[in-house]
Amino acid sequence: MRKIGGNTKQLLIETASELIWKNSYGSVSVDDICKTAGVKKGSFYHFFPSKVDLVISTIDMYYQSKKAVYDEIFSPQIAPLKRFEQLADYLYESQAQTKAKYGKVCGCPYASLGCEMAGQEDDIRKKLNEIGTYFELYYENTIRDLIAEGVLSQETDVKEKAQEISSYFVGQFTAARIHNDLALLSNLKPGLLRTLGIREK
Amino acid sequence: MRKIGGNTKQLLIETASELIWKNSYGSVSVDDICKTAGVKKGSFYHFFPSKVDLVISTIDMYYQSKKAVYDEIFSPQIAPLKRFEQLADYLYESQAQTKAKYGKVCGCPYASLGCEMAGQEDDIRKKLNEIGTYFELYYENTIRDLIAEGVLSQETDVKEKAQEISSYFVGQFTAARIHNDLALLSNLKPGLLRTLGIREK
DNA sequence: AAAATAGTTGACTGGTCAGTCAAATTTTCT
DNA sequence: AGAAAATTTGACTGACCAGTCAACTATTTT
Repeated sequence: MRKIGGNTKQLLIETASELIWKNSYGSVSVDDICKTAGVKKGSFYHFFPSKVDLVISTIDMYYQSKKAVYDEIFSPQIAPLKRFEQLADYLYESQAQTKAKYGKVCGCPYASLGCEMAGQEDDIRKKLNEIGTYFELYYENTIRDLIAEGVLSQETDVKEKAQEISSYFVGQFTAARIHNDLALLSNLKPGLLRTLGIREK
Repeated sequence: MRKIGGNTKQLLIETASELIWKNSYGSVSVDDICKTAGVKKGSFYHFFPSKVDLVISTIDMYYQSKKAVYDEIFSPQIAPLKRFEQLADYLYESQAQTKAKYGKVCGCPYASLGCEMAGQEDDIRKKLNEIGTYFELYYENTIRDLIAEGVLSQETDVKEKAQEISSYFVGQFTAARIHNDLALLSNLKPGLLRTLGIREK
């Protein structure tokens, strides 16, 4: 049974990402990951010094894939408000696809993992914090454009507002995961505008 | 070594509640709970058929204790907007005390547990959903009063708005847990008013 | 006081956990 | 081709996991 290229490491990252997102860090063992990926445990520990290291790699990989999407959604070519609307659409669509694929609403992997591990593994917590701030940069950038356009007040605290948007998504995604109900995400767009502080029509 | 009354069951519930809230379901073993409570494992299984059952009991107990607080905060004697303001103050204070006690921001135990277990233990997920709707009844009731007062529009979707408030708290608390930063909760009041759809002064 | 019930104890099970290791195999470099 | 490096394998470890059990003790009921 041959592997194409050196894809074992990548395969382990993807398998772990999927299993842990659907279930949880604590409920997925290294053996589970290896068995699902069709990789022997010795190989696992050839590539990763520990389970925690593997998880940190999955966080990085997930970030890289989302970064590409965000770069497109938040292109300066697009009107700032439109960027947020695109984001809301994308996030809903993304959850719908995940539900179709895995059979349940999985929510935000960062929030789920962060919530579970915040009290135990500070390295994971810090990593997630770091990546959280990277996403908030898109929001900050766009909020500044909205201020320049006069849509938002000059006094807006940009960083704080960006954090609020981030928290807004976390809350919606977490609720959707716990309720296992996609319908909870159907009003993401007006909710986002309200969080931004923009009057609904 | 005598125990006052039949408090072993209660002691196990309280110990589990604390350990799991600080850490996570997956990282706390039945042995951990027993050792911390100073109770033998045989006694544990005399009172609870399984670890999952114990956790469901902790959810119930936590709910009962919060229900008493909510009944007071949401007394119909108090002006509806004031009720929400009291709630925001209480929630912040509550997190501050927990941080002082446990050394870290612990967030919402329902959200953390729900997020972790949603993909694995449907009984826990359902229980948390059920209790979530009980809390939302307070919000619905108050939103109706706000509509009657003319503060909110007649067209407000009461149930939906109550869910949004619930999600708002979940988002804020989850972010605060992951960042381990109480400061993220310092603007709960204006955020809550904005979520309600009430103009900030 | 005897019987029934409730609570406690500690030793036990079989399975699973994260992680190790030395030997074998494959790939890459020279 | 041959040496060196990277990868794969499977058997192994010892700790820990949730849960069991029969014997023991304390409390309540009759």
